Amino acid sequence: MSTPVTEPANERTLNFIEEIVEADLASGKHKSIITRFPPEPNGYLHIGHAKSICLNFGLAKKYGGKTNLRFDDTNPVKEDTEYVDSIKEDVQWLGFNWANEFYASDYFQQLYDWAMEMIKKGLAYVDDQTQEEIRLTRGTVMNPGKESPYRNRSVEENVDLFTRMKNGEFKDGDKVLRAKIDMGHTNMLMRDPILYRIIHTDHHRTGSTWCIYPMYDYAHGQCDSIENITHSICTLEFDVHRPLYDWFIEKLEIFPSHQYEFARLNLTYTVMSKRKLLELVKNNYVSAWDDPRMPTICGLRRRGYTPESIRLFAEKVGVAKRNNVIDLSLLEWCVREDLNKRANRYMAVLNPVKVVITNYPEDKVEMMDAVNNPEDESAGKRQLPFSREIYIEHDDFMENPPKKYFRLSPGNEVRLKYAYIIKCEEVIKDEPGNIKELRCTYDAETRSGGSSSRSVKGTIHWVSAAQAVPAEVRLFDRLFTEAHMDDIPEDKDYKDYLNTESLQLTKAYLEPSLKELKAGTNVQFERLGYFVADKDSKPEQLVFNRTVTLKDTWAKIASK
RNA sequence: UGUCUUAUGGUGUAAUGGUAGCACAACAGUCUCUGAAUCUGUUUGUCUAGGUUCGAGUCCUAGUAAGACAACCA
Repeated sequence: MSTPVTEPANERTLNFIEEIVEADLASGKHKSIITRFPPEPNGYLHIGHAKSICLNFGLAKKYGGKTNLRFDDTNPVKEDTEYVDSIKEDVQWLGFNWANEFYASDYFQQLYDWAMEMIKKGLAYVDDQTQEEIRLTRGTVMNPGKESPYRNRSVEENVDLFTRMKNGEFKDGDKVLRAKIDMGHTNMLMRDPILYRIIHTDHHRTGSTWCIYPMYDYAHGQCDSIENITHSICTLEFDVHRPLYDWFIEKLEIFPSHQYEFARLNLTYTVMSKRKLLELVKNNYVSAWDDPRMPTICGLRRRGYTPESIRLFAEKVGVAKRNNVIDLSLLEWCVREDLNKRANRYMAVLNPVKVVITNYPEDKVEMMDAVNNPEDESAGKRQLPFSREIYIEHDDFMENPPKKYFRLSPGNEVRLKYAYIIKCEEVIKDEPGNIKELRCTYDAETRSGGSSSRSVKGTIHWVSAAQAVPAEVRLFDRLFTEAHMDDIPEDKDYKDYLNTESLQLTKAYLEPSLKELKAGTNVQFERLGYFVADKDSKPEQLVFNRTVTLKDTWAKIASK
């Protein structure tokens, strides 16, 4: 269903992770590579995850390796099957196939056995302190922590206690298993990190089998190791976790997976925090996870973004370790770039003004040839009805035009795309002075495709009034009105900056051939932008979402 | 005030001791029956101060700035 994206012609430069991989392959450190995409199933994937997906899967694809999809489901309180399903759907939609579908919970028994091994090696202990006590005795980034009074329990006692933890003899919070490292370590994560906590909550996959659950740090590296992940790629904020990641692997003497960090994606006008996105959904600030304003993969999909455009975007933003904020215009460029080659052109009028062509016969209807896609000849042609009364875009007429206005104005001529050149002879207004109708004449010699050599500066789109199909469109804009979350003042609620108006439906008139368009089909409304037929669209009520506008240089000229 | 990470045009990203390049944005021009796209061109950059070197964006030292870390989240 998806054609290959416009891959960059020459790929001379490698990102730093590709360089590492090439070096590892060249030195024989690894014969082939295995990567993994490890989402926690506690929310929907967004454009930031797309970058990670493209990196992990793209890397394996490029170097002939494979990629696992692994759900990091170590916290039953936050996770749900709903999210598992959506994540799988989104990864596939983006165009990637995983070698294996794994779950951290698949490894609970192995992780437990390893924990026992750690205890027996004297590297882990059961701590009875309360959460509060543990927090207080951890110290601060500036000051070392204090050792737990339970730190030096005997191996036998620890084995007994941990076994009983597993058997459900204790309540949530009564005890935890901790690694015995160094309470004075400059890295807070090395100050006897918690390995297991007691949670008497059913897990979406393991049910009530377990009441102790491993923490991220104890689980992640080992899961990578079990799967022989050669390059474990995560975002920058995990770099302080790497010493711990390595510590477990070293102490357990298991496959040495290695973690590499890259900068996560930030986009202007966009919120990328899963927590905040969840809040937007739960509080109904947006209609759902796939609200077309959402930066989620499913939101972008409903908005008409293509997998190719998102992959192209991931390619363009690059991979580095520097914190970044990408301009939304780059994403929009990627969408236009892709859609420009594949979306058929149609005519639609969003804000109509009626035009009566006074010298055109009353009952005549001509069928005009229209090219579906000038970028793609195989897209073919269609026929458009033309008649005496048409609608044109309100913006395409100005009573008192500025100097460089090329479109319709009194006494001026303009080309109706695929039809005739018309001249505005008269403006008819209602009582308050609003333009009601334009009376024009047409030049019968100038029919599109004919022999006339006359040319005018402006070309506008139109639909025949009698045959026009009414529809509704959503003219989405960006999710936030400010350039970035960071630009929203501290004392303001970010929800006040949400674009809510753009969700509203606007009436439109479409050319008749759009009547049967299937939901999810990308089209370009001539001169208006790229649109997509929404999933709610029905033959009796057509609904379109605007994917992205065409670059509107006229608006810039006009605003000068 | 600790540890770690980072610092190249407006925004991203290359240059691995040897001509600072590419993309987006911006601007100008060219085409065009889409003021789009295409095509051409222009503007704008190595955080600071020292040092090593024939030569430093790159290596060293110091400073500055930004980010991360003190959940029984991931």
